[in-house]
Amino acid sequence: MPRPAKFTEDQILDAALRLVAGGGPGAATIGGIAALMGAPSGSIYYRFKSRDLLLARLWIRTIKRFQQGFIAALGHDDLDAAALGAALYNVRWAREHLDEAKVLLLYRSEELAARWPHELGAELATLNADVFTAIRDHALRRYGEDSDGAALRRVIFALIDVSYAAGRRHLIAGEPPPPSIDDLVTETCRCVLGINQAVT
Amino acid sequence: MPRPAKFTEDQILDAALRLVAGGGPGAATIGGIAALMGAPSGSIYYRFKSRDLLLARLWIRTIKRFQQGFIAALGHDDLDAAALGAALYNVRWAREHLDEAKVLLLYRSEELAARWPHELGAELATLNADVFTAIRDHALRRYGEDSDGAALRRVIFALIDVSYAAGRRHLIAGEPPPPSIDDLVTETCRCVLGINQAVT
DNA sequence: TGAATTCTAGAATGAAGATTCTAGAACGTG
DNA sequence: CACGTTCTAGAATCTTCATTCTAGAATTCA
Repeated sequence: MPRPAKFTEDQILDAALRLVAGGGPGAATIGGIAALMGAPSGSIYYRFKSRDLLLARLWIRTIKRFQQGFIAALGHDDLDAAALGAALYNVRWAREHLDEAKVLLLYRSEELAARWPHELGAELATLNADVFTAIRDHALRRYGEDSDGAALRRVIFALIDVSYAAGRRHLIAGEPPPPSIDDLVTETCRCVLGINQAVT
Repeated sequence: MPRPAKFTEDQILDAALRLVAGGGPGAATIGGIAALMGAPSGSIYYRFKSRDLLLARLWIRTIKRFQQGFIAALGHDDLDAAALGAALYNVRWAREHLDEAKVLLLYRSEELAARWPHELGAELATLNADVFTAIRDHALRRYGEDSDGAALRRVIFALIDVSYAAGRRHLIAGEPPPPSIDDLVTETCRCVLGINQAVT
């Protein structure tokens, strides 16, 4: 019944993604997005109420795409394999999704959308809930009750921060993280989580 | 002979620092800086030719303040003490200079100044030269000739990226990095660089 | 084919900020 | 105290974008 869309929501987000990855959030102007697609600016507004909303949706889409694999990796039965798998998943994902990784690693939600749209507040709040739960469960299984939070901090550091740190400078340089950082991440995780060499 | 300045360069940079630390580069508008100091915007332009130049100078001032101690720490005679000292210096510096650490860790030079002023190009290029040299020397002393660069990457990871990763999420939260991350950083450095427990 | 609905086109409008410009004030010196 | 210099004051100007608005085109269905 409806006339088919010439510029879909995902196409617009893809264009915004390229601009953000290339020149930061500031580069993703409505005019810039439209120009990249060969569309008039009005068409962008037909899909997105505002620029903030558009960028917020880009953020959400990107995070969700990333999270799926991470949670899956962390769900491995073997505790150590789960940890190492999750940490390495981060590295591989960044390598295979350069632009999206740039958005996620080089900026933060507040930088993308100046004022996070009210209507997405709830979504933002729960965005990391599943990942957080998965990590907390992992910490619990690994260290038991964690009175002061140090154990949780340690797991977050090993599973997220370390791979983040290892990849960042390469993403800034615009190149995929080199293979050598897989070793660094693996070694670091083993060390921080006390995993011995026997584990795959 | 000259009339004494009411608004000095450093005072202006301090105001800009607070704004950037509080709300990102975008918050440091000329008007905002002026308002924070109770100065008219024209006075800002008397000191700085443009906003980009102002923010670029803030970046340079911040980096230089940070680098001094880092290079000093890395200069320790004992190789292992130098490495651990440098890594921990990062953490301590961030803890004691929250606002400046936010600027350095949460943003990048390109984000601060949209177009890095031409006149500062050379300065930007050599800004990290000393630190880079110090790190490369350290890598050389520790691992000898490094044909494929993996050794250098390893040292950069241990001395910079790891402490960066450990502190970042706390700076985002606006709180000083907790004491527990000193342990994480130390452990990680020891592991990545193959330093055994005997070292202080 | 005609009506209803969904989209695309772009020009017009507005707001936020950077930058410029002209006066005039404040200081140390001779 | 008068002068030359260095600064401060802010109003006025210019740009860059986001956002709005009005027409008009494209499709599907009856």
